[in-house]
Amino acid sequence: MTIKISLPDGSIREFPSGVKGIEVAKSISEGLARNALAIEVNGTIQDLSRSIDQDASVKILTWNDGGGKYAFWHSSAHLMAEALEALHPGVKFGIGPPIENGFYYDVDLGGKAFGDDDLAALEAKMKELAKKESVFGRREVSKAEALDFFSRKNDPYKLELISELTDGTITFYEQGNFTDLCKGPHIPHTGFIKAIKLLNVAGAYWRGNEKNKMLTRIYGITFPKQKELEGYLHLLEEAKKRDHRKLGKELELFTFSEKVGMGLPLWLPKGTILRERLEQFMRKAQVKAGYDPVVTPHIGSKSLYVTSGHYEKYGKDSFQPIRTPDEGEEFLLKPMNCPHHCEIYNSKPRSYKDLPIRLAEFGTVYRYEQSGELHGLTRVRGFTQDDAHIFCRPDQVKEEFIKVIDLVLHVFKSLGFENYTAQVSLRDPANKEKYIGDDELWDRAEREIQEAADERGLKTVAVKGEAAFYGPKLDFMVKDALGRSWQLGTIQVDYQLPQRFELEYVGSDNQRHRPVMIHRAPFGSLERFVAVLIEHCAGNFPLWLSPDQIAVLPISERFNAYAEDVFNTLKALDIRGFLDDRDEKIGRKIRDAEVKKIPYMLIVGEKEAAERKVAVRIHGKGDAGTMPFDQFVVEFKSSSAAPEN
RNA sequence: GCUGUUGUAGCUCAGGGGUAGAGCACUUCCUUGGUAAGGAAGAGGUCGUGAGUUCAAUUCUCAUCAACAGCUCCA
Repeated sequence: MTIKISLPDGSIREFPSGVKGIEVAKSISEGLARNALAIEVNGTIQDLSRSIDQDASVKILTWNDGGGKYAFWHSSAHLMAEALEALHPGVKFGIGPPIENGFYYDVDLGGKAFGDDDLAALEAKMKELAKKESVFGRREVSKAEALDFFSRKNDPYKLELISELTDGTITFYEQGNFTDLCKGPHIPHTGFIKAIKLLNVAGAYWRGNEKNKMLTRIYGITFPKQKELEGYLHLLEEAKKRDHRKLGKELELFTFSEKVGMGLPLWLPKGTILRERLEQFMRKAQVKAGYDPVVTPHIGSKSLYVTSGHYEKYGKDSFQPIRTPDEGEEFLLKPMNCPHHCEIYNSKPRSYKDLPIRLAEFGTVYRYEQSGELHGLTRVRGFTQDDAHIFCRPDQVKEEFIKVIDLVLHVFKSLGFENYTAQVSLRDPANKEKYIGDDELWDRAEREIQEAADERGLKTVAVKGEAAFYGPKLDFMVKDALGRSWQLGTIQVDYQLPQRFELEYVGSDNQRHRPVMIHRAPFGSLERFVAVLIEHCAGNFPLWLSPDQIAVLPISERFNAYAEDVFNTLKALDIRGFLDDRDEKIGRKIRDAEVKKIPYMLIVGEKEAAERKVAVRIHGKGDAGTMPFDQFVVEFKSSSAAPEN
């Protein structure tokens, strides 16, 4: 009996039924078979050693396919486990999956610490075992057999996993002396793994639950060639150079002080310029979009948050209330601006004709983030949201939501953010007690968000369990230099707070109605946005944002007077920069300005002073020639304007 | 918050039971130089903080604080 196998190029080949993946690969080419790691059969990735007994469309997976990499790293995790068991007999295994860059394995070392020396020894053992070219063998086992195997091995984690599996679907994989519960797929043998680097050790809760025991997680990455590993490590080094914490220090944008407190950023003068430019850009965009700026205090009565529900939800693990000395009244540092804005809405009766009302505020909020979560400017305890709350009629929700999407996209586009993910953050249906409000309104809000996103042709990813406790969100996620994902912009539909704050408007029917709230922050927080912006442009800010736009560099002290004249003219035109009149050679001044990533350098000497010219040098590009100073000013002014709103 | 690692000059880092070192930055002097580091001299640290062991601690031990990596969390 023969079966028809169709290949990615559209061709169809016939094979005897039961043909193995590797044989299909060989029939295409020897080279492909040599590099083949796994095979995709009708969309399912499986081992090359498995037989195919029906017509199928297949794709041979190599290192160049995501699926091939995953099988490779998955097998690498098994190799690491084998090495670990050889070095540390009795170790218990949790899970060991492939991840975006490499793999990890969670293990229980019985309380033994695992340090750098252990890591190096493990890596060496892996290299040794890889050379044995141990074949990854797949075996179907009964549940009883699986339970028996791991109870004899005394591995409670595997037993827990097996107990949740259905009999008849359980498989073991074996290579060398190591056997693991695993559904595969795996690469043919360990010999493919030529380059190995174990990266770090960290704690990780069993099954991601902080009530469970913490296991030791060992991260590693492997490659088929040593050169690829070197390339990857080089890439990591380069990414570290873009880290906003490093650049923030080098470019003197912000700092932290132990005395002030952890997670409380101090914005230095240059960082403040950057931040204020962004604020100004947003203010203009918002005025144009019909927002009314408001200002509210940094603290609010505890009862405000009891009403909003935030106190019940977050009160325990927040900064504790401030008490007034005489009356003993309790106030909280505001963790968000919405309750204040609700009370602004409530300050007078509203008519349906007034809606939507859009209240915007750069509101600084304080949240007691867990100490281990603090991270540069991306996760801090005091930060400023470019917050606004839109109060609208139910029939206006979608239109308003779409307008906000447009605003967010405009902001992202103006700043060159193209690699974002639009995430529809829904509630977790399995944990409804985490949320307030009834199902009907939740369903409605979730539907409205998805529809608005679809209407704007936004590609979205829906993620359950990511909603706020009062409503679903549309979040704009952006990755940092090291590949970690952060939420920037967010738009949320909320039916709950208007109820809790008893917000009302009088409709055309002369009846009282409840408005809907849309929470939104295009930047999210200025702090996090600046952090991601720094990493995005590696500190080479667009001209309109750059804290220093121009450095004026006289060739020698003899031309300081002319340089000062040039500098003062720029200053009078609101162009930011500095005059470097130090007693240094021009090469040195240029180098220092380049290191500081100053976009433009104006070099002035005898020739320039005589003709009122400037020699222009552009950061990262070099000498751009000499031109009349007045001409430079005109051209600079037009290229340094903030994006149109 | 949890697990692990780290903490030495403004920055980047070396060192090590007998009260500390480099490069850059900084100060002064010399130099007046045309597109990425001119030369010389000088100043600067109770080695994160607190306890313990020791004749002696920056070095060893413990605690604490902070940073880093990951986990958990993120209104």
